[in-house]
Amino acid sequence: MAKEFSTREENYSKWYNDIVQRAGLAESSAVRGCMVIKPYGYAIWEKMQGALDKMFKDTGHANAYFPLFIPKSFFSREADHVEGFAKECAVVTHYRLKNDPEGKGVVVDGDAKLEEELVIRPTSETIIWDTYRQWIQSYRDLPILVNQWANVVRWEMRTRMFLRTAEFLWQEGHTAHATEKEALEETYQMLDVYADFAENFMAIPVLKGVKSENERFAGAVETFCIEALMQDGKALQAGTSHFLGQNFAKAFDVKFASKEGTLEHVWATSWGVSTRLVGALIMAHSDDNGLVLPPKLAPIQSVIVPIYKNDGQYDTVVGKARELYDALKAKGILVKLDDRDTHKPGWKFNEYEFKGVPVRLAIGPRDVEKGTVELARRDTLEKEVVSMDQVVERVETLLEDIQHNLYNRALNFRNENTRKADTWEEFKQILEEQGGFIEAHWDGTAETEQRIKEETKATIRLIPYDENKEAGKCVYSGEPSARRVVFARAY
RNA sequence: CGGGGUGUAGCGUAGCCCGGUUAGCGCGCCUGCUUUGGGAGCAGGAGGUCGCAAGUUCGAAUCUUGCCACCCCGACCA
Repeated sequence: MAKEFSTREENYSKWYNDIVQRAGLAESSAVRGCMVIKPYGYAIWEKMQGALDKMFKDTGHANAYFPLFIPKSFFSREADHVEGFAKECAVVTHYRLKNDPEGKGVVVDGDAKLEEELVIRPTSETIIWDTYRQWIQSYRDLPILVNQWANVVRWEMRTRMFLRTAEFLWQEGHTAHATEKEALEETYQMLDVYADFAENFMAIPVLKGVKSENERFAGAVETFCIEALMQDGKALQAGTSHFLGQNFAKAFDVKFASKEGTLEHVWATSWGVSTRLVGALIMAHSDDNGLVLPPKLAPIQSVIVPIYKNDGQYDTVVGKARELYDALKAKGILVKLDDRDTHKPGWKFNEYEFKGVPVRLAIGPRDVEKGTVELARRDTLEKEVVSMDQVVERVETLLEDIQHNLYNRALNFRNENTRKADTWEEFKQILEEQGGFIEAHWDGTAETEQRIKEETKATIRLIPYDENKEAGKCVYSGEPSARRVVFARAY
């Protein structure tokens, strides 16, 4: 029936939107540029939060919460920071409404104008560093390793579900250190945490590296990132970790007395990932039958669909299904038993396929008779019949298989779509015909990067820092280059 | 903010050029019966300020003007 959703081939962005809608992840809201994250989509985010939060705690961080509102003046403290965010800030100017004298609902009360306007945080560096000034006097107060889970607002011109919305949910870590070395180590460590999360939970291979100056976070000395490749050949920045140097400490006058008795500015980092990761998850693994979720992030890892013809069969089949449900649940597997009589089995099969549930178990009268269950895996759509006493074990290994298979599939895809370009013609041809990551030499200048961007829409995604250097000539200017960098068109 | 496009039931749409019965259809929804191993069938039923406002007209979904919203393409971005 109503099966008209797009394929990736036909219309990639429509396919993406269809999945977001049909899988019940999110929908657009009454507010321009903002989305409603629906329960199933939010459940995925909660799974992400759970895994990341544990990783943060395991590396010594603690959660805290800072205000949504930031005094406007804070933004002008750090010059690059203002410049980076000024164009996309929402500003609160009044604090009261009143009845419209002309009787047309409510209006802003002009008498209730704020003395100092408040910016709704696009990120929290400024308010946090204003606070850290109070917290830090001595080297004994360091390091401060704090994370916050929060919403932020960036007034974007064009928005896309999960990938770019005016308001989004994220996590921002803000740390303060006594030495440059320690701050740098923190920056690297958190990038590793993100890469680990992307690969082992999201099943998405990522490249790690440094951003070019153009792409650097406003106010950072150096921005590190992980980049993933989506199925349409476009890159997506999946996480960033910034080495802030002493920029914010200087802007907010945060100094500490060192062991040696000198007064020094504090070294800082910040790092974040957002609900954008949900978008990455969709675009990395899903297929033309709908969403495909890696088992470790699936809100429902397995679903049991009973099949029956009449009330008598319902009782036996669902009875068996309940036993199965209990057995799976006892093993810690997130299982759902869909015993609704309002939908037919075939309908449910399609529904859970569309929602990306990794493993489906179907049990009918024939199975009860023979002591079997039919298993179907979402990643390959393969089916198998397993005897009842082996089901739980089989589901466990299937979930692991699927997790690995998705990662390997994504890794193969990335390998097949990472190419070297040594001439400008080659570079443009790869972009036009194939997309993907392009490793090419770059002369290191912002001008060349800008020109390449203008001519091809491709940007430098990152400068790999763990790659063996290989000298060559810039693909655009022909000037000498010390190493290849990674280009791509990006989200 | 520039260029292009679209607004008709919960969703998708026909009708608009050329104004004239009760605004039609598919999906979904409700009721009943038959069904149930890959999106069931039949019968009956509910659901509409035709984006908003003003104008032209005996008469506007249809023509005119203004506004709003959304989508696509550009500049910006996690």
